[in-house]
Amino acid sequence: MLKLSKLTDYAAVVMAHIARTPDQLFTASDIADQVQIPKPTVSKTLKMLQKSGLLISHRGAQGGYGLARAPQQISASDIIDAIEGPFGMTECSQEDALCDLQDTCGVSDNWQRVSLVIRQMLNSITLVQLAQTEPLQLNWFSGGSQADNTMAVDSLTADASRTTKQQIEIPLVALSTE
Amino acid sequence: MLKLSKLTDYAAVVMAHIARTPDQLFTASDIADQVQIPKPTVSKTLKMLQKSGLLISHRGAQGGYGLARAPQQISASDIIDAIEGPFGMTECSQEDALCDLQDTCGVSDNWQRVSLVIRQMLNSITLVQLAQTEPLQLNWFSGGSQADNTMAVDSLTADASRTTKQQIEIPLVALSTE
DNA sequence: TTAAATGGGACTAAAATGGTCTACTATAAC
DNA sequence: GTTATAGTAGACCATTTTAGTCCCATTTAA
Repeated sequence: MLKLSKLTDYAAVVMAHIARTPDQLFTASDIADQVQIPKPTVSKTLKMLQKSGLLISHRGAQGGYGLARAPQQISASDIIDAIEGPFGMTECSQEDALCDLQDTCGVSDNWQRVSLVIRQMLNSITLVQLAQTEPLQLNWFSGGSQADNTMAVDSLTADASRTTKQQIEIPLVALSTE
Repeated sequence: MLKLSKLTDYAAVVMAHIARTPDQLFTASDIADQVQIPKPTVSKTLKMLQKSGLLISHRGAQGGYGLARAPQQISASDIIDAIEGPFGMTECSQEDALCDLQDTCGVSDNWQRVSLVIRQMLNSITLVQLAQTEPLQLNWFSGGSQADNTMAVDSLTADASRTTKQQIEIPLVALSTE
């Protein structure tokens, strides 16, 4: 369902937690306590984030993890990539190799375009925004003048049968677990 | 990796194939031959698409599958939903239930916003567009006047440290398999 | 030297995924 | 009516992925 894995979800939570107090080191135990995720799992997540360069680590007593760069410089896609590896909507969205369906498929180029739009969007969302507790405002339009708590989405299609420039109201919704 | 499942990928290929000759019935075998996917798998995919109302079926001799409605009325997200079920970036993006991390998470609302933007985008892409062999033009701006083969992406962030309204060139890339 | 941390894996259990198959039902054509 | 054609339903299995845990080595401050 185009879903993020749980680990990625955790990673976002962890990163947001750290980002709210940058310039401070957190141990895996600290974070585990504070975000209520089992420590081994938090630890695993932190290691992955460190490996991909989003966090720096200090070993030994008084060690811990901290942001490797300013939270404005870290994007949602950075976090996703760190846990899930390179992004792509389909097998063929990755950049190399070839697919046996190449000749008969006929949709791959278009998936790639879609994929890139999504990537670009995720790329433009910073950790600062993710960490915000006030609702994130996504100004889809350049000169957006929407009310708070809403998001406007410019229709992608040039197809006349669909309304363009539609705006949708996005209410806050409750959290859920599987 | 925010990837579509293979079956969804197949579904898109199959739907696109049918959409190129609407008003015609295709048997599972026909399609399997033409798109080079094993018949049992094609069959399974077709059944799912039928169940969710995107295809109609006629049983018996001379039977087959056809589009349930005009290809302009079928969106990318319809196809994804048909195979993968309701969409959501995280567990909590679904609309019901509650998550134990609710208190400490602090990012869920924002993921939901992101998720909805993506959904909206997929919703605005029609089967007609997916089936096009000429490069799909995604006009991110309302008054888009980009050159062919490119896509412009309006940056989502209001964060001054990132350039807004950036445009990216998206080249055609080769297909790949895992 | 010791206690507090991370680093790097291995490991397992559970779930999802992809793919196939079989038996059944509907229908058109003869 | 019989027959061949085609969809329907769902079981089934192998493989992969995911989530989660654990162990032991290494680093470092006190």
